[in-house]
Amino acid sequence: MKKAEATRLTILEKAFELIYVKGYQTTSIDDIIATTRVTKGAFYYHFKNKDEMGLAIINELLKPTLVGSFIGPLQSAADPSTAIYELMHNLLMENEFLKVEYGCPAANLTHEMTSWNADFNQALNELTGQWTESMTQLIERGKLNGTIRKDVNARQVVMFVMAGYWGIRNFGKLERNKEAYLPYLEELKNYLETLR
Amino acid sequence: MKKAEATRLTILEKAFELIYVKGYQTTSIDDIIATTRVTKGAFYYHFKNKDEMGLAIINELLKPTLVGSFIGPLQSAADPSTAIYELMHNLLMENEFLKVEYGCPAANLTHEMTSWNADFNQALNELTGQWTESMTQLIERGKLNGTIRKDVNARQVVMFVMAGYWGIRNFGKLERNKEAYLPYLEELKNYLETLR
DNA sequence: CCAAAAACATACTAGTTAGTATGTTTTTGG
DNA sequence: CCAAAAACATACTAACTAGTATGTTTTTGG
Repeated sequence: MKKAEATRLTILEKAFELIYVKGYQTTSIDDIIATTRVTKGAFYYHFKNKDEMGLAIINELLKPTLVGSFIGPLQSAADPSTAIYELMHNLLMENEFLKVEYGCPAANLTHEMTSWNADFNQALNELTGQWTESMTQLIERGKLNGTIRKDVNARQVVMFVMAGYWGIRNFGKLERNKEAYLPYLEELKNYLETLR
Repeated sequence: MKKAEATRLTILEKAFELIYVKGYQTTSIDDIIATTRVTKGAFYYHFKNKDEMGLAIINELLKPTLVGSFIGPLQSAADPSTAIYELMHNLLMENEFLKVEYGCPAANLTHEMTSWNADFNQALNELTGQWTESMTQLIERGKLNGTIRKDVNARQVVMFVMAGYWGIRNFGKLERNKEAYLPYLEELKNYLETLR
């Protein structure tokens, strides 16, 4: 049972790439089997239907990536202002997996799927919930170790910062150029400094 | 040539509602003619194809709304911190046209259309460009009248604020509840106060 | 090694899509 | 009032969609 797992993974990875670029609805099963060179029989052997594959992409590809790239860098950090800025800088400017013209995969799926597919909504909510959680804990730690003011409301800050991240991805899509990220990052730095 | 214009406008308005709720790609021409009770012949008399209709929605419906609801409140304002907060509060909490579960129409279209349709991209870019412009001017005025610090970078602030607005709409979609907006708005207020 | 299960392959279907061809009705200007 | 243009109506098409029916091949455990 090794080759079969590889086939399944190929489908998930290639389908994810297509969906990241084209969107979920406009990526057809025929698109997926054409680029994976896996037949329709194989596809439907591994997935009951398209939505089950979509959920598998979120749970099996996006979640681990989220933990690695979005949450990991926050867990060991002691200085929240610096850690959050550097995380955002890395995600926006350096991460070679996330392309400016295609935005943030989780945000794309949220925009497209939410409000008509409850399962996707829940899976995506868990995704952002984990990120929120880890960033909130970081700020609370900062309040304890003196790097963040005691009167700062962690939940507010996290919502504010995460909203900014998702929104600036939208600008990147529009302008198709990472330059759009720079003024945002500069002001994010200014804002984060006010929390000290 | 009065009735014909009414037909055209009906198509645009009903199509916009459908697209706002369901998305552009998943709103079919057949959906549109069914809800408008306009026949396909009439539809294609008024619009060369679906994309031409989509662009007409942006240019003839979204742009005027943008000027009225997003730009108007900024033009007469003297105190940028207050004006921007109140604009956002109004857009998020009070505007009865924008529904929390469906997000921001312009952001939705940006997410969906950009990166595969250059015409939509340009139209949407113009839309956000106008908003950016008016908010930048407001901040510059604030720097002159003493309500904003001289060392504030207007462009940075505008990108930061607008990114936040678009991003928090995403949270609203996920949680389907305006409560998600409240911590964001509180922190926005805090942030805007630091610009004084 | 060999049967049974797992994994994959091919050909199809029924429904939906944007768009067109070809009409008929309604409006308008002289 | 009446022809011509504008506005609309109906019936169709070709391409695409997710999904299925029915196979064949490959792998695996005893």
